[in-house]
Amino acid sequence: MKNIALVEDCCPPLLETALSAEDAERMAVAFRVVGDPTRLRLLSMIATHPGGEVCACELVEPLGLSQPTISHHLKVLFEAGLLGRERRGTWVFYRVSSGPLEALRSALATTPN
Amino acid sequence: MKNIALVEDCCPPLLETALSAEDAERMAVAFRVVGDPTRLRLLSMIATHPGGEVCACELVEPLGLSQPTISHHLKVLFEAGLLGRERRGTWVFYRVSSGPLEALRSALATTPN
DNA sequence: TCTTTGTATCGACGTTTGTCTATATCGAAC
DNA sequence: GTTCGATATAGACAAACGTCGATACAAAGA
Repeated sequence: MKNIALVEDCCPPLLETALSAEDAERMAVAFRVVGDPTRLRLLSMIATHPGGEVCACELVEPLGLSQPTISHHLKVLFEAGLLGRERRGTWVFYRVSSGPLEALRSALATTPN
Repeated sequence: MKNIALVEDCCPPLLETALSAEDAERMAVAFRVVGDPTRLRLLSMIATHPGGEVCACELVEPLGLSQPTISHHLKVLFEAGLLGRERRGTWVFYRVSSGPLEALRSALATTPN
C-alpha cells in the first residue's frame, strides 16, 4: 500500500488470461483495500455526500471509531488512489476518485471487456 | 464466510446510497475473498482453462503451495459462491460462477448501474 | 507568541488470516 | 475388507491488520 496509483496499474481482467504471481499480488492488495467495512462506508459516505466532497472531521462521529482510526483508513484509501485529498485551512476534504474504482471493477469483468 | 451465496446478496452499489454497517460488513467479507493472491490465481487458472473446468489436483503444483493450502482456498472461494464444485470419482472439479463475480463487480459501479 | 482545533503519526495490543504438517475422510479397484 | 490415491479437516504458528490512547504536527486567530 505504498504508491499513490496502486489501483491504477493493478488490474488486468482476471478471467481472461492466467494471472502472474506479481499481478495477482498487486490485485490482491487493491481488493484488500476495499475489504474493510469501515473503508467501504467511508467511500460510500464521501461519494453520496452533496458536492461529492467531505471534511474528514465529518467522518469520525458517524462511524463510531476513534479519530486516529478514521485517519488511518483515509490514508489507506488515499494511497491506493481511491480518494483525492485537499487541504483547506485546518480542514482536509476528501473525494472519491472514480477512475481507480473503475479499474478495480474491470478486473472482475466476466465477459471480454 | 459461511453461506454458499455469500457474494450474491452482499452488494448494493457502493457509491449510490450510504452503506449500512451490515451491508458494509457483508461486502467487505466478499472483497476479502478476492483479496488474496492465491485465490485470484485460482480463479484465473480455472476460468482460463479449456472447458472452464479444472481438477483440484491440477491446481496444487503450479502454485507451489501445499495441497491443504490449496484445498483451503478452494473452499473459501466455493463457500463465497465464486466457484462451482463437482465430484467425479476421486477427483473434484471446479469452475467459476460468473454470476456472483458480476454481483461483486456491480458494487463498484461508478455510474448508476 | 500562545492557544486552540483539526489532522497525522507512534507504539502497543488482540484478532484474523495464510501457511504448514499430520491426520482423517472419501471413492474406486483389487 | 484392504489398499491406494485424491481431497478435506485439525491444530499450531507467524505475519498482517484494525483498533486504541498518547502525542506530534499544522493552520488559524487572539
